[in-house]
Amino acid sequence: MRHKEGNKEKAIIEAAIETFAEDGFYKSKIVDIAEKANVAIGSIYVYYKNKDDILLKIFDQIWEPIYNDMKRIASDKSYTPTQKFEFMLDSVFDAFEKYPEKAVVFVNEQNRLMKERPKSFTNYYELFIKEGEKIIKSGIRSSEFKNLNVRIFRRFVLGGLRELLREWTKNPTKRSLNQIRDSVKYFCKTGILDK
Amino acid sequence: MRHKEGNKEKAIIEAAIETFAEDGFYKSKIVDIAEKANVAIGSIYVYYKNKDDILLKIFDQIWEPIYNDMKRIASDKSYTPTQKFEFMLDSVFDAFEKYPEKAVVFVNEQNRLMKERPKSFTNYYELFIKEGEKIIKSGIRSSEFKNLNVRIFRRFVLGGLRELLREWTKNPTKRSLNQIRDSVKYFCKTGILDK
DNA sequence: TTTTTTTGTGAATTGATATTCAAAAATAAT
DNA sequence: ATTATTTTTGAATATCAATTCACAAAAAAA
Repeated sequence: MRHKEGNKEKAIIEAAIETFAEDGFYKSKIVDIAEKANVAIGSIYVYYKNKDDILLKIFDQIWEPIYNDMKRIASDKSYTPTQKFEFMLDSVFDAFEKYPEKAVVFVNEQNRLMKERPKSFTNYYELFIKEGEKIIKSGIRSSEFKNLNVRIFRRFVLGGLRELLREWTKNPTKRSLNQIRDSVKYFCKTGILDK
Repeated sequence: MRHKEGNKEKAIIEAAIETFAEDGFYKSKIVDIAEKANVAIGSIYVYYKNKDDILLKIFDQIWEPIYNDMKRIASDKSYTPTQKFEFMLDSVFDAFEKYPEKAVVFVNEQNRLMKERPKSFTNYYELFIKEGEKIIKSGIRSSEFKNLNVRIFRRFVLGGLRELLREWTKNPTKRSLNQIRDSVKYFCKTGILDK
């Protein structure tokens, strides 16, 4: 039986991440992805059903590790809800810091894709959200947090995060991301009013 | 000289708002917009340069009235910074409450468009942002607000707002929007911690 | 070595849809 | 009524790019 020469599957998805980040999904051409990955156009269709399928696999790659982090954090009894909340933010920031192109794809493509293909979109994202909400609820139960509307709060925070990541990807340095991270934590915890 | 029969220009942009909201910009077909507006395909190209041009004009329509509101609010000396901040949020919420399809176009298309066509994107948005930042800065100067990073704060808040509007557009009732509005104001002012 | 199976290729096909433009229709001017 | 001007039309054109597939090359099996 013939062995695969090199790892074309990986080369393709990495080329796709770069290309989607650069040009956006709709303007990205399969030809360009093939060139960047050093494979023939046809090879792409050996490893992926179609262009959409590549994007869906990218989102699996984005959210699976973050969800795994979350599970670990959420189940650790030695953390307070506030600490868990901060670690949750850290796990998102850390993931995107390592691979800014994934952050670009996330901020630009996730919403459209979730709307267009709700069935096929990665489950790991939904699971991540669930764990996040659990953390907030436990903080409310223990009176560490205010009794705010959890769904509204988590959407607001994730939306804000996404927007900041979007800005960050234009100049993705470690320093600027840390500044964003600290500001978000501080603001979420204490709000805007000075008292 | 022949007079225009009816207002095709307006019919076209309104049909386009509906269509873009429903299908997203890339999947929207000029043919469908023409049908919805009850005009021939060719007429669209009489009033607009191309498909992109329609979208750009929609964003003018979205941000001009909001910016005008903002100017009025920002220059009114009888409001405190906190009041101005709340009125600023109200002006965004009110605008989209009146025309939810515009909210859909805003949440789905603005970022991509600003990235792809930064030169042609409506100036009113940038002006709106500037007025908003001025309000925050004046609150910091008067020690009513904490000394937070203004750019990070305004991105976070606008990102959060957009995400909540996105959710709201799935079921755009007055009641649910008011709930979001109150939650956002409360959260922005005082944060998550219960003390 | 020969055969079989798996993997890789890219020119050709297919489908889609934005845009054009020559002609027609509607109105105004003479 | 005739001509001139403006507005409208939609079939035809042009462009673009995703996907296919018949074939080739490489490796494994016989």
